[in-house]
Amino acid sequence: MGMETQVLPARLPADLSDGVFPAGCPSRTVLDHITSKWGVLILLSLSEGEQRWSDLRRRAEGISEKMLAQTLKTLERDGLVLRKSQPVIPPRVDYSLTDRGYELSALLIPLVAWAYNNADEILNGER
Amino acid sequence: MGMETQVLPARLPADLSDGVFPAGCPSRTVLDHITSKWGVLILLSLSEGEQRWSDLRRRAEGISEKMLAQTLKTLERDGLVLRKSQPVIPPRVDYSLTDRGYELSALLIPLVAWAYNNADEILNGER
DNA sequence: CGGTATCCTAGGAGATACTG
DNA sequence: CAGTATCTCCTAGGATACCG
Repeated sequence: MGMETQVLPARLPADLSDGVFPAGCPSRTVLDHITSKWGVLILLSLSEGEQRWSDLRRRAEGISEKMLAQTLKTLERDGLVLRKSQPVIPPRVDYSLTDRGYELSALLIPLVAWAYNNADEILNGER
Repeated sequence: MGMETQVLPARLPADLSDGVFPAGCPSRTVLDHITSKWGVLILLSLSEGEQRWSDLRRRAEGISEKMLAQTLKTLERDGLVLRKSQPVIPPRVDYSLTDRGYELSALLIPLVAWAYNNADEILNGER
């Protein structure tokens, strides 16, 4: 895990290839979670390793406490993020990716890298 | 293009690896476009080939006309979708992906496939 | 430090009606 | 067929204050 590369499918699953996917499809919900504005940034940030609340707040620049809490809860419920709380004073809580979270982040990284590399051309209309 | 697979980076660009990315970063805007609820579905649908307005309306089940128009305009402005309008009656307009759009859809497909394959486990909390 | 609770509002998004 | 135009509703999300 880490430096190696991945081989990925270039087509959709067969059952999706005709109608994209239906309105009530559970994958829509999941897709909404993992492509949410802050969800992507949190997952990406955690792909670099375990981090604390305040780390995440700083790294996902611009996020509010409310959105950080909400996003982390959703990702935790989805089994993508692991929360480890230590009963010390001052409190210490560490967040990290689960195995499933790592799997996902590996798919997100190329996407974010692409957005990063193409952002200027896209927004400035360069060819 | 089509059936072959892709090799993708497993890490972020070096300049992103410390702080995710800054609040005003253009890539945030691009990321918002391409990970938008309907944007993903439209790009995915068009990855199957050229389609008309009414095709897209049907395939991205649940989308309103307003959102379809808005999403298509954004994607067109971003140089991801090509709009070909024929001055006939009744009007005929075909939408397709640009090269850049195809590039992007190739990154989106694994993500959507993953969401599809993991949706039930994620939402029902199965291990 | 690591969060809740509360209030508030811009704009995301649906429904309906109309048009070249 | 392929869209606009309006109206309205609603919630994602920011600001602020407070708590164990």
